[in-house]
Amino acid sequence: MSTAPDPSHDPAAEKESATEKLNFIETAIQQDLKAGRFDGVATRFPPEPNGYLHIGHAKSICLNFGLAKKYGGTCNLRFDDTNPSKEETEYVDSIKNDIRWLGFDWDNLHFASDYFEQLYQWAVQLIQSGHAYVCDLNGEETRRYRGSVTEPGQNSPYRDRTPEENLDLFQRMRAGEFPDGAKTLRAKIDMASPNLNLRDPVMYRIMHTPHHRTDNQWCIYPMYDWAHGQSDSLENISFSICTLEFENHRPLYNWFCQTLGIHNPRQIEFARLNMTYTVMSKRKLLQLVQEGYVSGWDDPRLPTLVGLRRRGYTPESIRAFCDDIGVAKFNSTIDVIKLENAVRTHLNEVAPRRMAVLDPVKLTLTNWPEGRVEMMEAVNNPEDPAAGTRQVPFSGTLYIDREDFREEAPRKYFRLKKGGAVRLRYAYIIDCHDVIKDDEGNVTEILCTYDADTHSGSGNSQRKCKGTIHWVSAEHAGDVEVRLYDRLFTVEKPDVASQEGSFLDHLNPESLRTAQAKVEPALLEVAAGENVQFERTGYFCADPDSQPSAPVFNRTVALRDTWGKMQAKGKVH
RNA sequence: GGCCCAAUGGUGUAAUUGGCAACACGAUAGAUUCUGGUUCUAUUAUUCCAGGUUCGAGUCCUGGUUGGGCUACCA
Repeated sequence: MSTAPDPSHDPAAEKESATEKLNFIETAIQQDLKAGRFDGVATRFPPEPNGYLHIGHAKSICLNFGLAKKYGGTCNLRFDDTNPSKEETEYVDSIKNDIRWLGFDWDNLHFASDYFEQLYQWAVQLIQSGHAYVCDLNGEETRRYRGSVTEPGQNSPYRDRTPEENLDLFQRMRAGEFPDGAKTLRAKIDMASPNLNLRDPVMYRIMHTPHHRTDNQWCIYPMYDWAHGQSDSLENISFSICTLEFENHRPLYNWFCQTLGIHNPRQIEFARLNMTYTVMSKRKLLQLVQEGYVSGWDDPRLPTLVGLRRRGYTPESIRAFCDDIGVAKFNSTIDVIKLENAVRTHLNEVAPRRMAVLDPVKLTLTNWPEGRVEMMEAVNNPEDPAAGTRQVPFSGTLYIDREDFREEAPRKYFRLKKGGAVRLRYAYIIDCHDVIKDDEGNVTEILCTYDADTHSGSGNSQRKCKGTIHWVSAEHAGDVEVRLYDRLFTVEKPDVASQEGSFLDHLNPESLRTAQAKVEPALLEVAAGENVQFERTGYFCADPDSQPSAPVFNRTVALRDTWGKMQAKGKVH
C-alpha cells in the first residue's frame, strides 16, 4: 500500500456501487419492469389462518414487504381462507400481530373469502365457455381416474356434460341440494398431461361447514389453485411469490388467468427456509404443542414468531437474519448459528449490561470492614456511551459463579483459583487464600482479601490480572428464576426421519433448565419483554411470567464462549 | 420406467448476464480488552461429473450423477 487511492476514483468502489447485488427474484422483476410487463411492483403475503407464523414465514414476509418497499410498490396481507374446516379467527389475529411486531404494515387487508362471489361468477364463465364441468366422481374415483406419475389419467364419465347442464348442477351445488362430497366442479384441461395439476383439477368441493367469516353463506368452497391466482389477479398483484412446491402449479395458475382473460401476475417460486436443530412444518409444530412437549405456541424453544419473541429475539435481528440468508431456489438448510449470531449482533448494540450469578457460591472478603457498603460505578453498555452508568452495591459478602472458581487450575484458567487473584468487575482485585467445604467436599465458601489500591478506575495501582469475573453483593442480591433454554433437538436435521424413528426421538432433554440466580438490584426492575445482557453469560429477556419486582428471565442466547470451546476440544481442563 | 426444478469453500448467498470466482457466517492462528464478550488482522476453492460451442464457460448446448417437488374434494 504505497498510496491511499482517492475513494471517488477507486475502481473497486465504483464497481461496488454500480453493481447492486440482486437475488434471482429482483433480477426477474427488473427485467419485467424494463420490458413493460407490469407498471410497478405489487406483492402480497398470503397466509392460511390455520396456525401460528414461524421464522420461515418471516423470510416470506421480509421478501414480499421488502420487495414492495424497495421498488416503491405495495404489499397486501391476504388471508387464504378457503378451507373452513381448518381456519379460525384466532389465527387471523395472531398473524396480524406477528407481522406488525416484525415491523411491517400492509397496504390493504384482504380475505380470499371476500372474493367468493366473484370466484363463483368466474366459475360460471368457465362453465359457459366449456372450460369447466360438474363431476359426480367421489374422492376415491377421482383419484383412480387421475392416473399416476407414470400413467395418464382417464376422462371422467361426466366430462362431456353440456354447459347448460353444468350450470344447472353448479347452481344447485351452491344452493345446497347435494351432500358433502357428492359433486365437484372441475376445470376441463387434459387428463393425459404429464403435469398432474393439469388433469382436470377440482375447483370447488361441497362442504356444509360454517366459515369463520362467511358463516353459512356458502356450502361450496374453492380450492387453492382456483382461489389463489384469481385473488392475486383481483388485487392487481404483479409478482406472486411463493415456495417451491407450487412450481408445478404455475401452468395451472396461468391457465386460469388466461382462460378467463384477466390480469395474469407472474408467479415466482423460492426455496422455503430450513434450519438446523429445529422443525418447521405446521404439522410437527402442532404436534409438539398438542402433545405437551413444549408449553404452547409461544414456548421460547419453538421457531414460531411468538416463541422467538418470548425467547428475546428482536424484530431487528430477525429481519437482519432474513436479509443475511438470501433467497434462491436451492433447497438449503441454514445453520441456526446464523440466527443466534443475528440476535447477538443486535443485542450487543442495545442490551444493557447487568451482573447476575446463575450458580452462586459465597465469597467472603476477610479484610473488608465490618458492615461497610460501597457503591461501584458500572457501565451500562460499552457499545453505547449514551446508556450511561449505574451504581452497584458492593460489600464483604458476595456471590460469584461456581464456574469462576477452582481450587486448582491450569495456567490458561484466568478466573479465581486458590492462591490466585482475579479482578471483580468494576470493583477490586482480590486474592484467594482459603476455601471452606462441606462434608462431601463441596466448596461452600471462598475466603479472599481485597486489594484496596485496585479500586476500579482509581489508577492507584499498577497491579493487573488476567481475569475479571462478575459478582453480586449478598445482602443486596435479588433472587430470580432463570430459564436456560437450549436447542429443542439434539441432531441437526430432526426432520430427516431416522428410518423408523420419529423426530420426537431427537428431542433434547436439556432444552430447558431452570436456575435460581442472585442478581444485582437493577435487574429486579426489568419489565417483561426487556432485553439485558448478563455480563460474561448471555443475553436474557424478562418473561411475561414476571411479577413486579420478581422477574423471570429467559436466556435468549449465550455469549460466544471461547473458553467453553477450548474445554470442549480438550485443549484445557 | 413420467413431468418440473436445482447443484459455486464447512454453511449460506454473489459474480456487471460469456471476461481475473466475491461477500457474510463458521473454523483456525494472533492482537486488543476491567465481559475468555466486542473490535481488529491473517489463513481457509481445480464452481457435481463427462463431452461440446467459443479466443475465453460458474454462466450457453448435450448426456449423466445427486438432491428436491408432483399421484388431497389441503394450502
